[in-house]
Amino acid sequence: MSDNANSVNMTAPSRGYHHGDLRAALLDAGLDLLKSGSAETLSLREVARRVGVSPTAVYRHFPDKAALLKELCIRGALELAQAQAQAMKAAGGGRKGFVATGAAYIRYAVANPALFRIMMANMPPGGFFSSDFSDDQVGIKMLRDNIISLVPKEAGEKGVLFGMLMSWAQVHGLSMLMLDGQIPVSEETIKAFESSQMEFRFVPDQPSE
Amino acid sequence: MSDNANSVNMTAPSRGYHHGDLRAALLDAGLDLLKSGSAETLSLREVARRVGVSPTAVYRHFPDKAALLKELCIRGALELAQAQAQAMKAAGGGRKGFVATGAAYIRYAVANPALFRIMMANMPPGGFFSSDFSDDQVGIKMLRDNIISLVPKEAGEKGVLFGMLMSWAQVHGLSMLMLDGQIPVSEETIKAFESSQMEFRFVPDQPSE
DNA sequence: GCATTATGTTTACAGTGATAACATGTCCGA
DNA sequence: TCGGACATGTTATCACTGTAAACATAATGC
Repeated sequence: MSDNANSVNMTAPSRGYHHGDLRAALLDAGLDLLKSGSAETLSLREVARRVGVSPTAVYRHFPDKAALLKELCIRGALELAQAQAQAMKAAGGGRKGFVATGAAYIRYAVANPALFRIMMANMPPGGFFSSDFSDDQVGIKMLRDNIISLVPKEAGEKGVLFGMLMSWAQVHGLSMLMLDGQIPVSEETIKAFESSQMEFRFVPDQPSE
Repeated sequence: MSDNANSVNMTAPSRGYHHGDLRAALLDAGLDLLKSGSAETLSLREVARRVGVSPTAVYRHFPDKAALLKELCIRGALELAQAQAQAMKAAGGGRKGFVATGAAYIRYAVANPALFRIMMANMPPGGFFSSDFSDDQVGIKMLRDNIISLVPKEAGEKGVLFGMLMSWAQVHGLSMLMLDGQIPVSEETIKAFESSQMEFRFVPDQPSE
């Protein structure tokens, strides 16, 4: 993640070549295409075409398609984390705020289906939990902090991890089922989720009834 | 697996021009490839190749690739439902059995990653909830019955639907996160889920805490 | 027996990701 | 200022994909 940001950031404008800053332009075009519905069928050539450059020019900036997608999914992760943080703040923090971050997750997914898919399929090894990146860890860090503050202390680290897992899986599952058309995409459902009470009781070894 | 005695020989197709039951053979080959790891990159040509037939022969039995995939995902759905039913029985029914069907869902997903993906991405419009098919509705029906028996009666139909949604999303989310490498695929995690207590209290409008 | 139909093959086309060879623009040092 | 060195973009090409059209062969029905 050396340099990216928008093309505005380039501190050395003289470095502009044929295309000013093709790398950023490609990423923008890619994001655009992903947001414009164009589902999993995003192609390198399409991106290049949109920027107005030859197909193989892409390879001067990305070793392969996966590398481009990886950068895109990092951008998406950041955007998602921002949306979640905003939802948290808007809800006034606390348990309510936490649930709001979950709803924001779902809303982001259904609002950006293609990008969300790419994000999940192309996250680097270890995924969100990895510590290779710093910036896109924001979402996970937020989740962790929330769980810590909501889970009973006796649960310990294991309980925290379990809580993170289950709550993430909950919203992720809802998101994916909606994206895949298995359940209807409805704001009503999201609201129902939001207003329902989520409990994280860590009872790993209870015979349960 | 109806294989006629004459093993298809491409170089001397004096006898093997007409394959006994190509449609079934194609489906079997497709399932095989999907189970053999060959991820989302399953191609029509690969399937045809494996059966020993020309690429376009497929189009005598399926209008296009999506049609083939759709059939495969129906098969997968049946298999998954069987696994769940078996888990239910093995656990002795009840709440424990219900949770066992969830664990079976996850285990099936991680055991058949490619097929599971195809299943979710290619389910017919409306998905599992649709009533177009009868057989592959088994899984959903099982889920529904379980939820009905576990959810308080005051919850009503809405509560049942909500319970189905949330519990399905829970296991589906865990499955997908594992498949996408976002969380480690570990039997330990599945067991933790299995032994944790799942509660379905319907509190859609409670101010929470 | 022969025409019809079902099934499989060959050929072909547009699209994809990717590599290699080539062309051009920009920068840096003499 | 000049001239290489390097960064960037292009063209040509390959192997692969899904799919359509035309053709070939086997099974079936009159």
